[in-house]
Amino acid sequence: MAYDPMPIRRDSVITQAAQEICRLIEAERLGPGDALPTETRLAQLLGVSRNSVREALRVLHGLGYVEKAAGRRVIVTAAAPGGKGVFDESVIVEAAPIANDVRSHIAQRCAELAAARLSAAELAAMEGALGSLEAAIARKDMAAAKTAHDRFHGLFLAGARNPLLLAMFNQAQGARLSNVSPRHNSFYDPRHLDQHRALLRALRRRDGRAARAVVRKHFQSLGLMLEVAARAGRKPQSSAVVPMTLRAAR
Amino acid sequence: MAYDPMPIRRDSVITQAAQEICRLIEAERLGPGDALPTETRLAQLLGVSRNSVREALRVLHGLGYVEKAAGRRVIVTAAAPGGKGVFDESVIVEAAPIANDVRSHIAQRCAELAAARLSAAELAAMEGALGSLEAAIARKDMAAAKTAHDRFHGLFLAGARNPLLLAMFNQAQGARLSNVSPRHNSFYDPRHLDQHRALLRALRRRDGRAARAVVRKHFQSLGLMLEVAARAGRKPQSSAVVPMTLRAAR
DNA sequence: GACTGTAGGATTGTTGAACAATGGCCTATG
DNA sequence: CATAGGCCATTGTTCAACAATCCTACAGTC
Repeated sequence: MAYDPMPIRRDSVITQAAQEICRLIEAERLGPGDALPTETRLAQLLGVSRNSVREALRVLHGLGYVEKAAGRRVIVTAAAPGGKGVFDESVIVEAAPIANDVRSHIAQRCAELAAARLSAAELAAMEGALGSLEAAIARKDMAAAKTAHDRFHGLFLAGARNPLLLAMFNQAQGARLSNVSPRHNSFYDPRHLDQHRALLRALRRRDGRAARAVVRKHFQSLGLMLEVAARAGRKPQSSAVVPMTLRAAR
Repeated sequence: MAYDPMPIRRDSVITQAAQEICRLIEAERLGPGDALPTETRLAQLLGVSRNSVREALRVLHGLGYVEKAAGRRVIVTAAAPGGKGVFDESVIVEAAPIANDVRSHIAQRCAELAAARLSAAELAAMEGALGSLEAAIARKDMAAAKTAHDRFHGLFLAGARNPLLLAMFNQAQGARLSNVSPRHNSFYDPRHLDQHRALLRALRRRDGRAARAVVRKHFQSLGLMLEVAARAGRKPQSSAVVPMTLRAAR
């Protein structure tokens, strides 16, 4: 069978509904304090089930666009995200350097906290993750490298024992509303690996200042790579998205 | 009827389920790459419907803790947020200064972008919001002041035309997973109001640098207030939460 | 007249079951 | 051995019903 020449990546109903509700907010000029249509009405408008509307609203709630309370209509808390599709490429490129700064800031604080709080077992686990990362790189197993890398980072951030910081970091990590997920795939950069090792050493010494410094440097070099990529005009992997259109009420 | 001496603030089923799943991740020592139990199984374990589990998973997805894909099990992406209940007070207090820095950073960038991109109509709307804010303060109408204040901030951030920055800002604004929502209620601080006016002036002049400077100062003073509050030991409003316990499989 | 409590409607919260869509694995087939 | 197809597990989506909650209006009481 011939390959589908245009493998349309259809966003899930919920994602589309969330974007559509954003557009509705903007189209109706709804601002902070204004109420959205009822869930039932939204379901009719978007032509999806009420459960899907609810999940979409939960996404928007997580993003901080709306406020929910039992028995009351859903309230808009922040201005609607602009007219150009909620999450298109230019938006991501523009936010990337800021996101990097934000991640750096949070990670630095996590470094201080983790230096004081990581248990011996967790440090050992990080050591192990670093080992598998090296091994994976040696045999050029990208998938394993990514897993090991994620595990190391996860242990590090979790070591701060602050889920709020973790959530903020994750949020800045990428737009999870949409299907595009820019991955820099920089696991095999040797400097990168050295920095990880330096971080682990500092954490073992319980030296928060040193750990913080390592993290700062790490994100500086990441930011540099980001700039280079942006200058080269290389865009993150794109996905063709089929827009959902508003349907008339039934 | 006598007042209920202990007005228990019961978190929604979904919120509890989300927390419970976090605890499960930690208890089972699940790390990046590991799969969660199936939705049906989770529903059995937590004693809630599968729809509720799905909404909970969507929250966790929004927070960046798990990854979802049709047909495949839900995958853990980040380490589980620590053992001390997912969102307790100390966590929030600890993250507050960082969150303030993060907000400041993002808002500064938004200031530059908004200075270039705000339309005359939007500037006029901001002017209007500022006017109603003053009026509300004058007649000490807290609710109206909050609405006007939110509207001003919303218009400002939306003026940057970058929903990603907006989402990151909102995320850092507070923990929306839990019911606690620290409000600083500093609308009526005169310095605060002056800063808002200065910001609007800078935006009108399309002076990105000046707008940025105003925003930086604004968040500096906010951070100071935060420190004072923390030193005074004043905690954000707390809510008694009834924990949900894991139930045996049926 | 001001306050209070109560009834009612509107809206969100939660559930259960059913079916569709997707992905992965295994097997038959060339 | 490669591969095409079929099965099964799992997530995606819908529907309909009922519970819980909030707001408002109205009546009653002091």
